[in-house]
Amino acid sequence: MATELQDFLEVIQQVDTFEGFQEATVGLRDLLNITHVVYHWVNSVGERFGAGTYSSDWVDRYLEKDYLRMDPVLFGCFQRFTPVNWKQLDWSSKAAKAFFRDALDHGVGNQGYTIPLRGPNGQFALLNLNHNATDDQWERFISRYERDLMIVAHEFNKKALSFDAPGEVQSGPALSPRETAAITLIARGLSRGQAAAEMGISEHTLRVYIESARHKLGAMNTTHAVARALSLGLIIV
Amino acid sequence: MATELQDFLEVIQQVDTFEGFQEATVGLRDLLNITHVVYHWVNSVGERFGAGTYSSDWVDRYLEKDYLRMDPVLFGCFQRFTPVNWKQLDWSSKAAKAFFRDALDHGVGNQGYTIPLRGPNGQFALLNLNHNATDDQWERFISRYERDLMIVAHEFNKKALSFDAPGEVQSGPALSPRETAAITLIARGLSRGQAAAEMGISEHTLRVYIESARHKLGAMNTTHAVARALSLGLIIV
DNA sequence: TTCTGCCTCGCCATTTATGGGGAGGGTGAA
DNA sequence: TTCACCCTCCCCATAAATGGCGAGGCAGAA
Repeated sequence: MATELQDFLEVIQQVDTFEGFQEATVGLRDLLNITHVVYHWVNSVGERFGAGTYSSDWVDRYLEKDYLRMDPVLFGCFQRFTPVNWKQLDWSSKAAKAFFRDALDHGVGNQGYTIPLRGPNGQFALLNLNHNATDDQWERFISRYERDLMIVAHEFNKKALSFDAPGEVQSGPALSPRETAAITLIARGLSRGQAAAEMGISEHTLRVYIESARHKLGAMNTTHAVARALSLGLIIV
Repeated sequence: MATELQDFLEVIQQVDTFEGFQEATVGLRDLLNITHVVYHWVNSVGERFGAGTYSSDWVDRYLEKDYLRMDPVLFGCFQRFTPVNWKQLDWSSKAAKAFFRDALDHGVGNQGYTIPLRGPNGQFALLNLNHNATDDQWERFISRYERDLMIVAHEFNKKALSFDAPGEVQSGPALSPRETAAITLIARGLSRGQAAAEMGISEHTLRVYIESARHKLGAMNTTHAVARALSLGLIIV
């Protein structure tokens, strides 16, 4: 087991260009001896990237049909933090069933396992494993590899992040304590008047903080500023 | 190594009550033979919980001094997704130095390693390891255990999540596609008019979506709704 | 079938936020 | 010391959001 993990990690360590992700998924697929491996991530700017072994037919169709908006795997993983066996997801809707059938028709295996990963600044990534197998076989596969795959997924994500944000921590524009406090209260739903009262200052002063924070964050309005502050991890609601 | 990991996991598996986290951190500390182990998490409602081996003196002082608002460890981890050696953090500010000195005075070791974990619904957790050691010793400790600790952290978080959200996926109030789209555009800084134009509907219709989403999210105003939707992972900006 | 939820649109009045302008005192860094 | 940044307060006019009223059509679930 430990030996295998080493093999997996070697494949990932070799990724040194953006295109390398593709090769890494192929390498991982061959090592695991399964049908498909796909790594998919959304960076801090909301751009989506994918690298994997799905046929280009399927990728094209996926994009064309805008499956991103209803894929139960994506949707399910967005709501959880634990890896998920596709069988556990909600495939009950008509659209989901049609999607699954369409996927099978394009060479996607009937079993899947996905590890969701989250980072700061809204980074969100998925490592998808896909195979044709019975439920039992797939369960055995998962219980054998789940630990290793967790590590693998993290290493993948580390690589992705190193391309995405070379500085690792760009930390964005720091807000002053009062600005942070003000934005936090606003994010909690208080009106400016309430927030000012809460902070024991005049509403005008509070306004100055919000405006100042807004400018630092490059936001068009207060709501945008709150969204950015949240996404950047500058505040916690 | 594999044996040790089994030991670690056994400690965590035994957690069956809320209070069990405390014992688990003690168990983990003893197995790793270090000074402190602390698990800290913020649940979906923004409540904070901690379990660990820090002295109650230090915990009290930490809360009393409101160190939460400036702790470089917390702040640093909020910005990254990779585990972090405390030495890499920014301790340059006066407040940070004072905090560090205060921590040492309360029995906190000079070296630390923290694994940040994120989940859906704004869940955010930290597994802190702390010890008295030289930089070299600590580096060796980290490189020896980092893989295992990643797994351990995930198992911890899985437990925490099972207490936090017994249903595993409460998924919150689902927004309709149009509501999601509307909230997303608003979160990106568009005004209602702009967002409506973007979606090709009347401003009034867009307002209905926002209002509807606001009610579903239990938010007091649009900004609050955006903050909640973001925290719940219902939208990505 | 009935009912619920979703999508679409309109008007009204009121509250709230925004975008400018100004001012003074504090603290820490160069 | 000077400069920059932070904290605090005020006024004014306009733009925008909110709350509540109404309406119809269309789909899927009970």
